Amino acid sequence: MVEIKLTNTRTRSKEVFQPLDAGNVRLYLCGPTVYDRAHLGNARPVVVIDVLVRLLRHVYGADHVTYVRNFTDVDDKINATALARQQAGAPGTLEDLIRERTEETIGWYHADMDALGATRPDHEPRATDYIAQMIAMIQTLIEGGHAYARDGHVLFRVRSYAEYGRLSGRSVDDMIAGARVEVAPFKEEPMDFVLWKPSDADLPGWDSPWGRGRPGWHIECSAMSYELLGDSFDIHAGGIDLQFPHHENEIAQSCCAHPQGEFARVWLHNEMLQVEGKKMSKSLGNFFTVRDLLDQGIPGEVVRFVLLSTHYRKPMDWTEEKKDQARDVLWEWRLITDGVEPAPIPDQRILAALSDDLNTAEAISILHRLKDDPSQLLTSARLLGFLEPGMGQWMEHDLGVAQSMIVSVDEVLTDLTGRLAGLRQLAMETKDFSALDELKGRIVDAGVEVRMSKANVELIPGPRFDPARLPQ
RNA sequence: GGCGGGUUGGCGGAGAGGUUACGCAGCGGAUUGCAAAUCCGUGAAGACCGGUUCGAUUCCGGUACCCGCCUCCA
Repeated sequence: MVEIKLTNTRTRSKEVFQPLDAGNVRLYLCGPTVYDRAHLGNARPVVVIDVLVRLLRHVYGADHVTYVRNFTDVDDKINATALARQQAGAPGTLEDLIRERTEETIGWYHADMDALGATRPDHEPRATDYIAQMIAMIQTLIEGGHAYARDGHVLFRVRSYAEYGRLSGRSVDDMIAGARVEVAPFKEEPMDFVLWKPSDADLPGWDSPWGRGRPGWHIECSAMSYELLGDSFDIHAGGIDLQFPHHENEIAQSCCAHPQGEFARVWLHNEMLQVEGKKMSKSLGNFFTVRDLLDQGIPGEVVRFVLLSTHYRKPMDWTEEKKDQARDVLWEWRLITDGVEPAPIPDQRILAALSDDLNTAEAISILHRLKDDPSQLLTSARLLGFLEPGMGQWMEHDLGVAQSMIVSVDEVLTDLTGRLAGLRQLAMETKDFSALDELKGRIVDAGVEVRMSKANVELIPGPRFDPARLPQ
């Protein structure tokens, strides 16, 4: 069996991965809060973990991996949107409007992640379907002395969990010392965090022992991972920015509520995506969604390639140049492998690279070296989610456009071919090639490859063919 | 202030204590009227300062700069 190594943030070291149950490898990825389109940064963990899931399925068997990714569909940003719609006269209860908004966003999310070739998880639990389980978990925490109710709020008592801060390497005392946040009156300690908070009539709420309210952030992941994966599971993943407080709080909640379990054994955190060296954020104005890129005509497969061309634990810069290079590479690979029968098993070096802490950049470099063996290239590339049959529409589309244009402008192309041949004949005699070069240059500028062999002249539209730019 | 990550050739980006990363671009050659495409070949690196070592870009310590988290955020 292939030995997989992963960098475990919890231990800060690269470890050999040993599943609790090789018959059912279980992993959980923190999914989106569904209030808006996913931005490119949201896509990075999804694509990285997709590769991990493909690897695990390859190694342990397709049916021996359980992949869970949640939808957090209770959140104040969602509430704000719904409330605004209601005030604008939208019919239905606030709950209806929230459901509408989250349904819509989940649909977008699916479409966008599908476009990146990310396999859907086995389970996509929604927080609002697990309110009862969250309430039960909170009650357990109160009974165990790990949480307390005050003024309709329930708070986690950070001092009750000695390990608090271990994942992120912080101490409660240091954090309190460095904190300048105002302390809510209902908190025993500044670092205590909300498990449950009250909802007034303008906010969605559920009945609970502490009155009508809604869950705080963090508890949904603890409740849903417990329900679907048990009190101990293999891998928990997400962006490094979730390490604190989200994952720290998850650990505290889960380990205190289910002390018999160890919660997640391996923690994987991907580094941030940057744009022009800065974190992508709305305030910096360098924010864009996956859909923005797709709408610009950038194929999802190309976005995927760029995301995987940098190791997941390093910051990654999104640039136009990388995007163009990725497109060219994928175009070439698709041409090479067109109609080729895939090899039975992927190249072992690809497997080795991915098994070494998901070194997708190394794996891509090995793919380059497989160009002489298209069959092997195809199978190996598919382990990373490239060259999948369903992901090639962009190229078929581009080729199709080119083809149809060729048909529609067939006369023009034929004419151009003839003119080129004639001009060349003339040029060969007069030794004046300027007219020929000028015409050829304009055809090349339109994205057409000009092949002038001794025997004939061929015009072959390439990936950037633009018939509108053809000379008349 | 606390915690964490980064700094590799023109650009992107990996591994490995000593041997070619790889891709793009460049350069030389074959081919071509010239190109394109293809093929062959090739130069170029590891922020800075120390330490360990026979030998470090690779390990250790420090410095500088960049980025992130500590507040909603992948």
